Amino acid sequence: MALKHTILAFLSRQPLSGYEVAKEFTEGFGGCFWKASQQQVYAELAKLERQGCVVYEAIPQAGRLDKKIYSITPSGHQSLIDWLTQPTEPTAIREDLGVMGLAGHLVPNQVVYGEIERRQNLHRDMAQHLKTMDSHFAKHVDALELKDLYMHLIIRRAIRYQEDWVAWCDEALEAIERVVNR
Amino acid sequence: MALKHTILAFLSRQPLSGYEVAKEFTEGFGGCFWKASQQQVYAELAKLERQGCVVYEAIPQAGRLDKKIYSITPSGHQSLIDWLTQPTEPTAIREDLGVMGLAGHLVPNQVVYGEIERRQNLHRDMAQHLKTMDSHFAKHVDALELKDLYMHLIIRRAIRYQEDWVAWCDEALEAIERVVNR
DNA sequence: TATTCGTATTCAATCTTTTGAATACAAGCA
DNA sequence: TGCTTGTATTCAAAAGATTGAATACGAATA
Repeated sequence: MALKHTILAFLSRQPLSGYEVAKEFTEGFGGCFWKASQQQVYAELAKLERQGCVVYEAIPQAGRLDKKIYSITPSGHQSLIDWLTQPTEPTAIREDLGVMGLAGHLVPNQVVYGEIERRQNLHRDMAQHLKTMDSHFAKHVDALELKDLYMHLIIRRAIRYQEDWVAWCDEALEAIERVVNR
Repeated sequence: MALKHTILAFLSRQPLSGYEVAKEFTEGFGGCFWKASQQQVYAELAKLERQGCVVYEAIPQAGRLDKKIYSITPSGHQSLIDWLTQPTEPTAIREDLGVMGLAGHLVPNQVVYGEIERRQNLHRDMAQHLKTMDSHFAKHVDALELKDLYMHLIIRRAIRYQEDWVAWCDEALEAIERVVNR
């Protein structure tokens, strides 16, 4: 249920169009910890508007639908603060690869091994991409103000997550090799 | 979409009732990598039955609804193998705490700090619980057959995940302290 | 004896997310 | 000129997940 509050958090920084909010998830910082499609963002913004958490200014576009620039309202701001004050729940893990743990022996071990190798490369790339995003903050960590430190820490969380995957893949690949060459 | 295949994977090991499958998620091994409510499990089993992936034997219960013991069919088995042969996609991260990265400065830093401490304890407990689950395998890792090694590796994935959270919390708490006491 | 816990299944409503599509123009490229 | 890319919004259907409840009995506990 953090979609609502993630969007509010974006709008608490600056007014944005639906298109721009959606881009935050797919290209920007939001993707570090939440995922949402463009349609989801537009639907959520409309809902937020009905709830009085945001308002928009319609900018007429030549020959097409108005562009809507959304801003957070005091009520939306309060809703965000209330939410931030509540305890969070750890996200439930849902990981497709886990099925291998139960049934991996039903396919040749090369399939399992190859899949782990493939995943390792994906996670390595994602870690690299996140590090690039973080480089601006990472350069002068000790001089960051709290606002930027929080940002940095969340990107760090995402980097660690990806790097931990990479390390686990190493561990798993080695273990499988040892058993297969036994 | 792994719910279907996780259930098939359980049934590939032994026939189970809906109740028992649900318990695998809440108490057993399934919870390491997937989450499903009891209602979801019952609904999915009914769907799987309609698809011909499982069959059940109804065991009459004194005065109440029949107990249904589900078994995997050859078609369900094939569907599981087909799925295992496909590449997996890394699960999208969806983490409530991430909103703190965007808007944590809107609440007192003690709120952020306290929440990270709270989460650290939760993840520490979860890591401990998983280690207990794994202890049986961990004792003789080098003697495990492939089937059990896969199981062990997936539990290890979950342990690492929780431990990485604990470590990140340390990192974050320290960094916040440094900034606050500056 | 009353209450709670564990076993066991089902239904209904709602919320969240995904998938797929339609519309439309400006700008850059081939 | 035709094609793709980026900007920008909206609708609709389906799938997946959550929340809340009802039913029912045996066994253990208080």
